[in-house]
Amino acid sequence: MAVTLGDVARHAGVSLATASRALNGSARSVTEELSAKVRASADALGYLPNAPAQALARSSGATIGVLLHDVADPYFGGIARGVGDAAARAGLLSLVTSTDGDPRRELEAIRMLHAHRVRAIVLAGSAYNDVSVIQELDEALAAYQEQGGRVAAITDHGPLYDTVEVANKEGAAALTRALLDLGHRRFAVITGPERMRVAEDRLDGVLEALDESGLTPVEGMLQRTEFTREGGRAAMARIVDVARESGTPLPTAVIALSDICAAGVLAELRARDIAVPEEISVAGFDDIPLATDLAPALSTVRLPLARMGEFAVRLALREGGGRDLADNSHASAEVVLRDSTAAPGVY
Amino acid sequence: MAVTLGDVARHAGVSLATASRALNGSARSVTEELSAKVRASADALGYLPNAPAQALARSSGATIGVLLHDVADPYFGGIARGVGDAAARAGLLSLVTSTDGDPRRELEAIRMLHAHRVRAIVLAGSAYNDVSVIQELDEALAAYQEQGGRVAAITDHGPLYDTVEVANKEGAAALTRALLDLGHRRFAVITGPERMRVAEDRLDGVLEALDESGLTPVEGMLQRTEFTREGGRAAMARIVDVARESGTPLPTAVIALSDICAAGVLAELRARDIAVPEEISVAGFDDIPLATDLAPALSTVRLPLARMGEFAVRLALREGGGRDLADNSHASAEVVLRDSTAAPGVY
DNA sequence: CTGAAAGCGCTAACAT
DNA sequence: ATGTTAGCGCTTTCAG
Repeated sequence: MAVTLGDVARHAGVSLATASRALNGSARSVTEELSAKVRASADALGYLPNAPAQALARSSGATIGVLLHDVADPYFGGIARGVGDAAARAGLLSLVTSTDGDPRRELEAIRMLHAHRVRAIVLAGSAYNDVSVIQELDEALAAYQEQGGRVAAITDHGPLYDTVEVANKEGAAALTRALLDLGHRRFAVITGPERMRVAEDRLDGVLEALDESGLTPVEGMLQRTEFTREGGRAAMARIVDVARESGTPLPTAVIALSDICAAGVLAELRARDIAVPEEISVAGFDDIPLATDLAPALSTVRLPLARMGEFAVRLALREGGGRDLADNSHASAEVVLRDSTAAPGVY
Repeated sequence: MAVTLGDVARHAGVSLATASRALNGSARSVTEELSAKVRASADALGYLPNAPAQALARSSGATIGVLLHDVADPYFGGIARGVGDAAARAGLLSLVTSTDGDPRRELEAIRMLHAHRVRAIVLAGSAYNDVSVIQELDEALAAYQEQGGRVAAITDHGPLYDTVEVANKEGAAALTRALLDLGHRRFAVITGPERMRVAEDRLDGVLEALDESGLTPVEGMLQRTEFTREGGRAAMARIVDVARESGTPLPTAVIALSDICAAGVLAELRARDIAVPEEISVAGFDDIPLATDLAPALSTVRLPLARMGEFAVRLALREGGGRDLADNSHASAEVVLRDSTAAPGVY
């Protein structure tokens, strides 16, 4: 049915091997003359290589896999875009799997990607802090690597993988200091679930910066939740409720360690008629595309999402595979102050 | 290196064929006893099927491809998520390609997906109105279909494909009528590029509804631009400038036929200190996740993005492949009025 | 530089 | 019900 390399070879009057070399072979060992003839036959017949067959023969596919929580989430969407672009540049297609951060599904996804013999796997989700979970994932990835697979991680997933180091902690600390400089002293912070390393890293940055100024978040002013809009909303509600019940004054600044969460925070504050930034300053993290369009424009920490994805692919595809730590890419995090933050009490 | 089916068969003391049937075969023709033995051996050895080999042997891969403009765009991200979920449910992985709406790249992507022998291709981007472009794409897809590939389109891409029909026109008309009902009479509309069918469909809906009320947009009050934030911003700027230069009053309602555009519109209006909805009402289209968090909360038309992606996969994977028109899915569009729209002149 | 032939790992007739 | 065996389309030694 389909046109095969054999058809092309016959049409061009050359052997299968020559046709293969002319079209897809890496080694330059075909006369330009024959090569041209083959190429001509190829598109005269509308030849399209059979990728699975190539993958089988070379025992390495022309795809790269991406593991992430949710493509529809702007953070991951940005990364997926970068991975896809870099993959395309390398002539590869990208296989993306949304796991909702469920380790079981991640494990399953890794196995599938492995089965598909993807050239590399990009770990875009957060690493976990739960040892038993890590172990299973590491084992699956180790099996994959043993068979020649490359894996690159975005944010630290341990020393076994090439990693695009993201300045999560530093960024969070810088953001916190910016708020401190504005004069804030009463903070609330909303972070992700304890099991997510990224969330903990960011939190560490905040706490460290706070500590430098001799501050510690009061009981109830540190909330953990999923990195979702709804999670952020609920966390903000809890913060207000806790403050009111205990008769404590509201914090003057709340740091949500994800822009999506921050969107929820803003929504909750609006619903409660608490003015931002007049009564409470709000900051997020990631600088997703619409951060600047929120009400008010969200102060946040900018991460080069697409670039991170591209870096990861570059790391994974790099020749040799020598994994010197020095080769790890580094993604910077830049504080972007917009309208959702202001000095406390100026109004 | 890798554990193969042969290894499993040997370990279990059965033939290759039996092992194959026990593990991946569809036909129930293996004793439960042997089958169990094979499965035991399989995971004792850590067997993972070689997907490319399976694809080659069955001449059909375990992947489905998605063609879209940009995964990082919330509209497409939502669709990609739906496609990925539905694919996963069918045991497939999804290959996503961002083409930025460039026909050349789409063509290239189709060829690659075809080469990878994906089980189905989901056309998530808009169809084009340019015949010469359509033809090339249709040819590439026809070649793919001839070799057993299935294709499903989201929004109308012609009668050659299964399609998830999206109520773009109807939704746009309904939205317009809602604005009309609010009392608006001076409209501006920002749509996408002429070459995109989706943009034209939505525009048709608006114009039709306007026409029902005896209205037609004045010169300059109909702007075409890319469906991007920046495009929306620039278009809004032009609208204001045109109005001022010609001494015409500003429109009281502007309809941006994409939420992303609408975000840009809101930004421009804010920059010019034009109050929304007091001076101008603004509405978008799609209801992307953050639409409700814009300033002010954006009135729009809700599309079930993820569902659309799922439908497309279901259509494409459906047995038989009989493409009665009656089988096409239909995605409804629901008007959602939020704070960015109000009756004109009430302030 | 080119061709012949042996697989890559699996499925699917075709026997038995 | 299970085993044998011939491919699937391509890459890649190995000869020539």
